[in-house]
Amino acid sequence: MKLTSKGRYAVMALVDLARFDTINPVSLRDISLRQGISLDYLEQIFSKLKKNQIVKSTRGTQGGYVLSKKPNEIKLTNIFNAVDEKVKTVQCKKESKKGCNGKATKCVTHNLWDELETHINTFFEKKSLEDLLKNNSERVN
Amino acid sequence: MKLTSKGRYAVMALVDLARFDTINPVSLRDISLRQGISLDYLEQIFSKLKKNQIVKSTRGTQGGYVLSKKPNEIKLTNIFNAVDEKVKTVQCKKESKKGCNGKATKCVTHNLWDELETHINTFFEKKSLEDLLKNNSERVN
DNA sequence: TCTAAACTTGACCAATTTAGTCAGGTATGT
DNA sequence: ACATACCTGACTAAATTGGTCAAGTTTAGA
Repeated sequence: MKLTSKGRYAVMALVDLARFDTINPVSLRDISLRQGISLDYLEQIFSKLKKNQIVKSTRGTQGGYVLSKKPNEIKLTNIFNAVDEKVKTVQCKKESKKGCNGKATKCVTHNLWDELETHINTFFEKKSLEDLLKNNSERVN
Repeated sequence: MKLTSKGRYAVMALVDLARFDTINPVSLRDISLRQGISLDYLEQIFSKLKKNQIVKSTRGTQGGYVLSKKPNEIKLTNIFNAVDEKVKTVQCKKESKKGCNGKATKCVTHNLWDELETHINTFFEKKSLEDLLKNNSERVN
């Protein structure tokens, strides 16, 4: 089981955005420089964040991105869903003879995996961008 | 983020073992047939489980594996650790200029990832093989 | 004692995923 | 008009996953 970088980058970038977008839109270039994330990769990530209405963009010179909601309204679960960072348990094979078919004869681990998913998602649903800002506001970056 | 099959197979196999090892050792061949897991792959998994003292083996005809502890003493965290199914968050690059070096200037997501790891591990530490046996004892397989 | 059943070890591999890069746009403020 | 910044899609090297394959060693039972 692992957590990938994409979700982490998305969170890092949005925290950065939340701290700097109060006056002007923030360019991806700036975020790239501050957070050390490739600009091209950031563009892919922000494309998804925009499709999911987490950020808004302004084009042209002095353009950039702004959060489309308040930090306390943006939950981590929204962010991870947006960038396709799903908590995906490996599915039981439907075609397996002895395996789990999701109906009466669930395999022994089926319920367990469901529980775990719920457990993790609950964690992400509780945490908002604002929580992360608080945790880090006392530090200079 | 995803959960791989190896950990799931390990759990499935151990639940199977717990239900059938009361009299004789259980051969991997039997587990393979009942659970629909490749015999060769099971051997890899059980090699690790044995190294971690979760199962004991008996060689020769009528040989096989037996749990080395009681089902309520085997926590899922033990199983996952044994088969290298770690909850591994993607590490912050040490060499990154702006990144997290684990010391004073932690990146904004560092604490978050730590918290999540703890959250998940807590879940696995609470669950034992016995819990899974209870959940499934009423069913015929 | 012979042999088949069962464990043991290590090398190997195809498919998928990840974490990007690259190239070529389009839109817009100054 | 032109530089800046967003936008889109194709491509790819490296790592991981989920195994297979081959070649053993050990031991119970005929």
